[in-house]
Amino acid sequence: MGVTERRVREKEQKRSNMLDAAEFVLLEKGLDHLSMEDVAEKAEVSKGSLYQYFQNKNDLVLGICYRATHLLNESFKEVLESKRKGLMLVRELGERYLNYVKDHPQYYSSMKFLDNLSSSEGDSESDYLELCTKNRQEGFRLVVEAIQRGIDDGSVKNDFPAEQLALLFWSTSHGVVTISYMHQNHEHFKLLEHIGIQENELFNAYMHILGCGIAADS
Amino acid sequence: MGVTERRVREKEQKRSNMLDAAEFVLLEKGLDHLSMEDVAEKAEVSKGSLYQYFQNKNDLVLGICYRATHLLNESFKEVLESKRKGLMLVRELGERYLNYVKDHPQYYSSMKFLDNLSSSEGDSESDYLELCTKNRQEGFRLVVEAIQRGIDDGSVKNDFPAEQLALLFWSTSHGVVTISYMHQNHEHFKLLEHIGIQENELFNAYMHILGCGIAADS
DNA sequence: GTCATTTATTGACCCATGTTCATTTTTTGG
DNA sequence: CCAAAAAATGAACATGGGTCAATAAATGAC
Repeated sequence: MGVTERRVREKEQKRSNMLDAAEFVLLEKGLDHLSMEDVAEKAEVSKGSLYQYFQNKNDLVLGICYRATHLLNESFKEVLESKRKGLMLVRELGERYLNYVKDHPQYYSSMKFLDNLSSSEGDSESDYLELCTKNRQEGFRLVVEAIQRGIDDGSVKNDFPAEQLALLFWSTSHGVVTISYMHQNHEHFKLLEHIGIQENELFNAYMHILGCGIAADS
Repeated sequence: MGVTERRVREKEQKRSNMLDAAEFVLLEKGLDHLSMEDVAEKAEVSKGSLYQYFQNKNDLVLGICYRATHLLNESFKEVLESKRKGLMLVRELGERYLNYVKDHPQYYSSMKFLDNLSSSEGDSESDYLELCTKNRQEGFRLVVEAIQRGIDDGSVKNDFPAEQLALLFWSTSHGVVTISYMHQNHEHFKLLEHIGIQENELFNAYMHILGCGIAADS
């Protein structure tokens, strides 16, 4: 009989509801002030119930991070469906990343949380950890693919392996996006105003500089 | 009489001892597991005494961050004493930043802490906050100076204002350094191994790409 | 040297929050 | 309808940041 299947479905539904609640609280209060009690209240369940669906608070946040990385990857995959030049795809990936952070700051903060999970393994037991890592790798792979296509179609220079260029793009865009995030979400971050530069100008300058660096000599 | 002066000196000495202890614990246990009790024990004072010298835990960490930013700035200033071409200075700044993170991971983590201090102002009352921000601005100013000298001596192209290029260098190097930090401090970060690239290769590739982007056409 | 006053130190205590678990409630299959 | 299994609950516990009344130490006037 299909009871088991239904129970599994219901369980996933409840887990999803809890993640919705957690996302809401994360967006409202930020990562430092996200409490299990608040999440439980928002999800209209008891605090104890959360622990039937998530191993601990880390696991809950990584549950959000799993959604976060998945969504970003989906966005990246859309880009790769295009037939444009690889260099254009790379630019588009960067643009997507930037918009993603703007549209889903709570997702981005969950990804920062993942990044900050250091070697403390014993206490951050989480099933989602592996899934998040997998998604990250997949995301990186998509960047590699874009660059490889650029190398293949001649729009990206070929004096570095695609993976190295991808890593460079990955890390530098991470830096730029971090600045953008701080600009939007940190009250006291006034660097952009101080310089008198708009976010999109920053991004355009970044892509221009990077473009000069990785574009094939035409 | 000099009693007051001596007391001020002693007070600073004790504060410094506490910061030493905090640095030690930070290095040993990481930011998430840094507890006031551990710091107190290491400093051989009571927990209550810490609160006579620091307003709260944030303040203590920002105390470390103040040292951290100051040290980095001193390193940067050394670079700017050189008479080499601006573009070389920029590269040297990046190299210093990278080595700094390798040599002082606890300082870098305190700087990450500063970066993650969001809009929660009410609870993160800290005298050190302003000092850290000042140091940050000073550090950025030093980057601007290096780039400006590059523009002036013709080694850096002049189609962007020095501040914009500095911001780009600042943010992208931040990203690269973050990767390097994770590589060294996060057990499960295997990206570099996965790609088969050494840290210094990553940095060299970064400077090469960035160099291509910001160097003046020769 | 004594002592009142100021200053510094202490650790017991409070409280917020993550986590657990015995109990209760609900669901299931017969 | 009932016994067994599963799920939900919230009281209770553990940890760690922060407080404060009590204590100790230092100071300077006499």
